[in-house]
Amino acid sequence: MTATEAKKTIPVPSLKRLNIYHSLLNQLENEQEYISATQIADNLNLIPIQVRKDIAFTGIIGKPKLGYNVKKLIATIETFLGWNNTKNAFLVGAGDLGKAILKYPGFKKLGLEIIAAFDADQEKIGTSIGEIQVLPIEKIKELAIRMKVKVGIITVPTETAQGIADILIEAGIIAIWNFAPVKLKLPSHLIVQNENLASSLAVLCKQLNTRLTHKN
Amino acid sequence: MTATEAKKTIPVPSLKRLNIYHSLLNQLENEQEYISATQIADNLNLIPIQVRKDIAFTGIIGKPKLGYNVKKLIATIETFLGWNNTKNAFLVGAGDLGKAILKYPGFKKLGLEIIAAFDADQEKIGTSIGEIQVLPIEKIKELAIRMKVKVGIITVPTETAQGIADILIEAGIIAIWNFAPVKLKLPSHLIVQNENLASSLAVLCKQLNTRLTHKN
DNA sequence: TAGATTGTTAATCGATTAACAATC
DNA sequence: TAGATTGTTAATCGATTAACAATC
Repeated sequence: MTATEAKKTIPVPSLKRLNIYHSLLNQLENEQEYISATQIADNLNLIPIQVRKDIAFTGIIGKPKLGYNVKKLIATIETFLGWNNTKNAFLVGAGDLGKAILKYPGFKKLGLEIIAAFDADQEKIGTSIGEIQVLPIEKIKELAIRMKVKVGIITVPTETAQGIADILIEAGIIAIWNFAPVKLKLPSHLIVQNENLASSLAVLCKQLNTRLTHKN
Repeated sequence: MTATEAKKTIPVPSLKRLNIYHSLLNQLENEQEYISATQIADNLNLIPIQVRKDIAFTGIIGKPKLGYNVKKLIATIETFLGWNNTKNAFLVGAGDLGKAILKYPGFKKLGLEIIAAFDADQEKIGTSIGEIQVLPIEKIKELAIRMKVKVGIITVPTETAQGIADILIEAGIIAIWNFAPVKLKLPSHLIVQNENLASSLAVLCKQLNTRLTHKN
């Protein structure tokens, strides 16, 4: 790569794999000092070359014959993915899915700290989930601006998702993690990650159906 | 495509989009008789040609100038994705995430009927979530075989996921929808769909970080 | 040193996008 | 008919995989 050439942006699949390598490395951290791309690949049913390519994006330099220093690789991935730089998030929709996300301990390590939850249901408002309070929707804007929150997680029913997205945008949020199975209409500068479980299930069902119907 | 040429299998992204088209069509079903690829694309921020290509995989024949008959397209997608052919499923892990999935009303329409839930926690065993009973893990094998269950949903903590997968395989399950952030070791004939929320979050965080750090 | 492993450039593969004839 | 839209073949783009020199 020359100085004039723009650094190629990492493909999304590579980002996802880097996260997977990270969890594997955490398990192995105390067992070995170095790890090779081949070892990582064997563990995850991937091919070494793909692992090497992915890791190359982080900029770490490996040692021929040895591989990568495990602790250093962990730290490099964390920096590369931006996990040091904690970002505050609001979660909207304190139903079962919202609760599951709030209680999941792993996200804090990934640089995301959910600092408040919101719901429209009067019965839920005022309760706590773990250490997080459930507040009324009306407070989103004021609090998001005051606390400089940049990430919103949408776990409300499909019908209300767009309305909530609009509120979050007004409140200055720039990234949305959306669990409602709708394509949100958002200004182009917004960052969105859609989690459409129905779509994933569709893939599973189709594959299963193909298996059951056709030869095999 | 000639008779000797194998029918190309549909790409996974196309499958996911077909599911998205399906939800859009459901909303429009009573408003219009025909819909064009252009209209679908406009609604979903896609391009018409991609919509046409995806729809072509289902085998439906559209009418030039008019587009596709909405009701017929809905039915065609459902048949193509195998939603008519209901498959029984077991869910293992009745925590918040498991509950969220059990209560989600949409999956039945997608050809998946969760008929029982299992958990290791004595306190949960015997309770009901919606209309579904929570049973002890030990019953999985016997019941799966008796009820010819083919799909297993794993919503247990990461550490126990592989063990549960092993039990499900022994019980004759052939498709696993896995929400634990681990790569399960499975025989090659198993169909798996991994739902790794941490990986998705990693993508979101990286994009946000890039936005915040660099120009823009 | 010999050999394993990295890093990088090139080839392949598959999905997306473009082009255009066929059709109502 | 004229024009919009489908269906299909070709071109492009980007991710994956292969090849191989550089390195410890």
